[in-house]
Amino acid sequence: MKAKSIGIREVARHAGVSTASISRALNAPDSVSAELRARIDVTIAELGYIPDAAARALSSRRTRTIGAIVPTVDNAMFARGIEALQSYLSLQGYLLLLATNGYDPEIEYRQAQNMASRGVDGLILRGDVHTEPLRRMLATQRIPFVNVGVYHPDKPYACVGANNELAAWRACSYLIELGHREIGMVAAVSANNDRASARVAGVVRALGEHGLRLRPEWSLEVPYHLDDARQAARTFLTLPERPTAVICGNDVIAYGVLLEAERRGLNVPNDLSVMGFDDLEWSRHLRPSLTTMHLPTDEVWTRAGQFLVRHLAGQSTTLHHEVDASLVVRESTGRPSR
Amino acid sequence: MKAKSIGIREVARHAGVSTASISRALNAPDSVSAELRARIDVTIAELGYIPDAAARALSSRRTRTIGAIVPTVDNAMFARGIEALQSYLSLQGYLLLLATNGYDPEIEYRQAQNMASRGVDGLILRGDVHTEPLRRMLATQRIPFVNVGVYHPDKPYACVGANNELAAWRACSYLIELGHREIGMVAAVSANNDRASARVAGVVRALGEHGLRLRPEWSLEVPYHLDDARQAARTFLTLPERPTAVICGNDVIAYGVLLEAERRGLNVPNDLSVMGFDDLEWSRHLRPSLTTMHLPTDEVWTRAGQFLVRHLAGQSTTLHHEVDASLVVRESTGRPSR
DNA sequence: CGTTTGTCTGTAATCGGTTACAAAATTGTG
DNA sequence: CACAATTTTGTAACCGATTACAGACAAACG
Repeated sequence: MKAKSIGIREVARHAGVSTASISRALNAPDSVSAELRARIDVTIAELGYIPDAAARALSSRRTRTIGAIVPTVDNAMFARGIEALQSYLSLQGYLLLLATNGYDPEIEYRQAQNMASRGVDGLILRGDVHTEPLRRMLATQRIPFVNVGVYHPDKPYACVGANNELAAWRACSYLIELGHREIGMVAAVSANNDRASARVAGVVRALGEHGLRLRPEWSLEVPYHLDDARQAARTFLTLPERPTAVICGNDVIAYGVLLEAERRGLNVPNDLSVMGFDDLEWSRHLRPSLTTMHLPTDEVWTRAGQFLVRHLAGQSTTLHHEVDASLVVRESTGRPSR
Repeated sequence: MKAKSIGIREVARHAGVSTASISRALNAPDSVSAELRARIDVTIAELGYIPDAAARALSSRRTRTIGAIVPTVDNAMFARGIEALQSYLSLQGYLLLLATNGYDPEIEYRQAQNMASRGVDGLILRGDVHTEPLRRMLATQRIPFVNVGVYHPDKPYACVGANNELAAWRACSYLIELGHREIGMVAAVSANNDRASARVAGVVRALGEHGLRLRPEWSLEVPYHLDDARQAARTFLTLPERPTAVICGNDVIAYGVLLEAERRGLNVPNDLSVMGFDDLEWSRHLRPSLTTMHLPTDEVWTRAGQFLVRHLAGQSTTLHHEVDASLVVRESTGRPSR
């Protein structure tokens, strides 16, 4: 208990300089003479001095910490994104404070409060900010933030992501071009998930432009799990009337549909075209390989980090960054046989 | 710039009490009269006061933050683990500081320093601590830590995980029981990865106990990616002499082997038995479904968090916690046809 | 009623850095 | 060489909480 870990004052005493010099040698090495800097470095190494970030944060009002609140990490897209973000931040000398909200805006708010309390320099949020209190808090605390995975150039806050509505529109348009008229959709759960609902909206719009509509019985929502997706696909594929193509809210769902289709002896794409979303690593390895919309996840999250880092460094940035979702045509889609 | 965000003194003034009372109302509500507490709560809500964690950390020497350093998040096992850990910590009022090291012990050390500087109350590390400086630093800074994913009851520091050597031994023994004599292994990259190397060791031991050995040409190492796994499987399966069974370092590799085997027209399990490791979500959905060693990832990581939380609360804990890896027999393994 | 005991509240030192400002050392100039 | 300009270093106030200690007050006791 009496260990009395060494602080900047001890280092200063040992090196025979002032605390200010130590601080400067650490934070702005150029502002200190080479000789002094060398002496200080040696002393620091000798004593194994590690500066206290809390004290530093308290007086400098900066933590070099970025917070991220995502729905879950147990989702290949978010896992990749977090990985990319973390690597980038680490390179820039920032540390990542991670929290999840399980798609619950209330929890998101609490997590954000917690992060604000921790003095994060910036915050990364999935999708659009939901609760009004969160928005207010962010404003009064003056915490810069980015919404990831959405693109709303008209909104006054930063975002980086693809236009999911447009991407889904493109995906659906492609199916229509192929000749499909009977198109179903197995979406991800859209409650509190703008990405999921935007994809549905895009599909509905594309259908509408061709005088088609999304039949209620061909429109489902399922959680991000293979089991659920298969379950849904099962009920879906046993309907008296089946669509000739189905758009899935993500690749996991698409895989579920693929598995069930095969199980019922349906040939994909001859009997049923299946379209995914996200282009996960294994999607091109499936048989049939999955036609899907590719999203540059790494880029999105790195950009988000970059925006904050640059913003914090006082550099100029663009508030809205759009990334392209690209259609990757593989084996799981084709012309309808009927 | 002149915003002057409100601190505990403003709250105290508004509520007409002292700062000490505010602090107490926040940290030990019972030590303050109900009437006072109510008044303070109202004032806090009115002003939207958020305590400054840095100041709090500085004076109390605690941050209620736990750090975790893992090789990568972009790996289903770690993603799950981090998810479980984060949920648990959040429930306990802790926040998770996350960093990755890309399997590099040097980076791990730097990340740990960074976390120590941030004053994490505890640290979670993947596998055994590698560099000596890290060990020393942890000791001098008195930072409690847990090694996750390994089980070494003889070591003086905390760990929670499965005995990977034993698990691999069991997996290999099962194949031998089935009648296999020619067994190959496609392991994960074992450099700086005790889990990967322990699995190889277990296989070698099981083989040795039956007078068998791991032929060098049947022993490969590949990164955690489907492409690499397939590439390795390709060279592996085109050898003049093929093993009758192959143990894979993880399910991703096993999937790669499965895909390549099918591509070459090999029937699994008749021509080749394939055994995975980890039991990922989709492993039971593959065709043939994958025989694998199931690891209770959620439990491992939650336990690790629990250990730290309890330890920090001064409660008693067990230093070493072993979880069981269980063999899940599915369709990808069978008796050798030869 | 005066003490004692116990509960609740307030004062102010403290945690370990940063940084404004002052002082000292160095360099440059006429 | 004296003096100004510039660079380097030092002093000490400050960031916003916590908490040891003391003081105020009420209830209980002899």
